[in-house]
Amino acid sequence: MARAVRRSAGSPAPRSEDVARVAGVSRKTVSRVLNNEPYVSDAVRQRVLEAAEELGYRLNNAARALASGRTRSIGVVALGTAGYGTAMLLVGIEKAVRDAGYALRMVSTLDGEPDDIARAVDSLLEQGVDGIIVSEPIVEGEVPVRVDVPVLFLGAPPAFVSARTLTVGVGAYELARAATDHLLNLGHTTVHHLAGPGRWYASKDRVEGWRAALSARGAHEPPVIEGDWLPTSGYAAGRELAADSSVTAVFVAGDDMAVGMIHALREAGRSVPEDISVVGFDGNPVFAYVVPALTTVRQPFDAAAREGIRLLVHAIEEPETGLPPAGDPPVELVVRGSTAPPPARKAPIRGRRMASGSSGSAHAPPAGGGPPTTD
Amino acid sequence: MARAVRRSAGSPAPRSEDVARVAGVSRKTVSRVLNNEPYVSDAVRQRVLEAAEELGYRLNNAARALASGRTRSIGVVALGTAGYGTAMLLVGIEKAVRDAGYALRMVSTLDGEPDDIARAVDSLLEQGVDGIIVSEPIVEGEVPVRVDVPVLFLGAPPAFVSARTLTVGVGAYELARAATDHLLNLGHTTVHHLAGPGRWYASKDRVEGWRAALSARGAHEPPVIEGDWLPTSGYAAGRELAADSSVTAVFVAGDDMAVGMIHALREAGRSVPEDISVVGFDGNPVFAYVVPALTTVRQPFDAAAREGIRLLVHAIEEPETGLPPAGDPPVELVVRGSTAPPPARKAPIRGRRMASGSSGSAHAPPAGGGPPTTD
DNA sequence: GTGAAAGCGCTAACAC
DNA sequence: GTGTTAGCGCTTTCAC
Repeated sequence: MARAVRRSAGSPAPRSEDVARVAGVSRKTVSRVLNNEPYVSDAVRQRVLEAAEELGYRLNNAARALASGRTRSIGVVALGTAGYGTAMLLVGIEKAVRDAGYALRMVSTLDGEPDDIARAVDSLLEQGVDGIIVSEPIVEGEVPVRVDVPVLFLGAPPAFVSARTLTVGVGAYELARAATDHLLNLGHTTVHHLAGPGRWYASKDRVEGWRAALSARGAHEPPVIEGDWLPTSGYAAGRELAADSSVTAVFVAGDDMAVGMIHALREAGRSVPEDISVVGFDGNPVFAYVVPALTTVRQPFDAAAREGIRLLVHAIEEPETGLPPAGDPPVELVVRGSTAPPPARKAPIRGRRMASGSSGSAHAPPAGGGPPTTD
Repeated sequence: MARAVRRSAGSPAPRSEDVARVAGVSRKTVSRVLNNEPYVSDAVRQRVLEAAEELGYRLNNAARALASGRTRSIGVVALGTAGYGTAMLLVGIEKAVRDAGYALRMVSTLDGEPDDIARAVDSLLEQGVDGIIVSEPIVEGEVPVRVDVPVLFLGAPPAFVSARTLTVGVGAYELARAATDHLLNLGHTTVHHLAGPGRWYASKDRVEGWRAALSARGAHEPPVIEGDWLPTSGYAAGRELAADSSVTAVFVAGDDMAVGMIHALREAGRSVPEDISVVGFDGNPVFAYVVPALTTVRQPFDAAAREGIRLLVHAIEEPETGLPPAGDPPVELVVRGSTAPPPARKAPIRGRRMASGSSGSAHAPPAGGGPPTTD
């Protein structure tokens, strides 16, 4: 398909009327065929398709949208921070949107303040979209905008005054909990936490998962340290933590920060994982190749995107129906070399245990020796 | 702005006619004001703006596009590979597009085969775009599609039968050359190269830059090894190279692969940078925190995106005018710990030298000791 | 400076 | 199964 390079550059683009004339049918019949509507005989359908191909006809979406009131496109408000996670999510969203038969319009916003999000949503609405997906917003406070289309919040509670908002989690709470449990299961008496910026929902979920794991064991809860997702802030936090000899385990809210932290820890003479264990968050495969290979939890980007779009499309196409139930994505803990039992006492006999529902890949302890666990 | 949350959810969206009535003018005048056209008195302009605000009026872009023939949006064909580089470029493109007053439509394609690109371009054209930007396509062969709008190829030669194609490089050739020169300047007699997949233009440019640096010195050119951008392929190539005792320097076409390679090298008992130096490509800041910190070249993502969009928008808005000249983005070499003089003989006295036009940050040799060079 | 009329290319509702 | 008639909400052209 798309091989018909017929008409010369100068002539105006063919319209459905031209196709109708060539096929010897009415405009409406062309429309029926192009929209896969029933009640068209196969013979006519065939003729129309051939005529369209021959003319190099391409549907005019602006006209279609104007006439039908539907744009067949979905808008995404993405955060400008170009991390591994954000990128993976965006790609997942694009694919899910395309598979659902919609086009993607994208607006990114650096800051994610309510006003920024409002501006982004507004511009999407003006372009024309049938639904909006707001990806991991940093919100506090209500977003001041009027919306008539369904809006999906991915990884955050809704922040709109709208009858048609949806939410899909990205499993951050469960993942944070699994990461912390992993450390506790190794025998650490408590786990420190380097979080993302406090105003991000993505941070909050992880803090809560960590906190829940701690309190379920009655473990002492150390103060949260706050980073900014960048490796530099992990490095800074690592210097701080290295000075506290009671620290034996840290759950870090992002792989990049975790790598920065490990660097600072080792530089300060604390070895990882022998003295201090570190677990990251994201699942970037490259960190299987650093020393020590990073133990982390893998975010289910694709699953979250697919589920979110499924809900959103449902809300667009069948607003009346109740939403079908959603299955939770699996929690995946990837155990590599940056975690071990604490130095003082041995790990409990039962050894390593995966978090509930996990399918993590176990891996013989620390650095060097054999191809790393990459998957 | 966007604070006007007036009309109740049920009522139909206001049209320009409603605004005209409230402001006491004609529809055309409303259109003039909204499009910033001249010949409207300030008083009237003000009245119209107020009426629009009061009604919570939002322009209908489909209608505008249908009437004017322009959509005010630009489509991007992105590669589905969610690497650091791709993500950075995409974010840069989005911002540049928005700053130019256009909206972004995105289609990603996993494979980048000519047919995939054709399909992607076709779907963009159907949605309606005033211009298209194809980001680092993997092309060989001509893309079979008819296009009427300007198309910009970012980081690749044009692959279209179209009168209006543009190209903007991403500086890969120069960067590859600078990376290789850095190694040669350190005293290595030759430099091996781990490339990306042979069919990608992004790979070819880098191979050529490396080759040029080598031949400018009359250095022997070892066979190119081919990876797939993923760290695993760097690891595999590293195992191969480790077996060859003559290898002292490698230029790797991506940071992730470089990290994989270093891991394999060290695992095989070859130390980096003492035995073998490795330079990456991309400039992901997190690799300042691995051991050894990765020497790399930084891609000018934002500059390339801005320049590309500038050209594209110019081609859209003033098709007749000759294109304004483009300034080349600076070549940035980031010297960190993974490169050093070769083991056998000492480096030339003049020491390290930056590549032409570079602004790389020098950094005292290998691992551990002081915060890494991150910028 | 401002307005009236026409029409962009498609789909909706209904007739046949 | 298929065709006819009306718009969708804006910009254009040209008159005033």
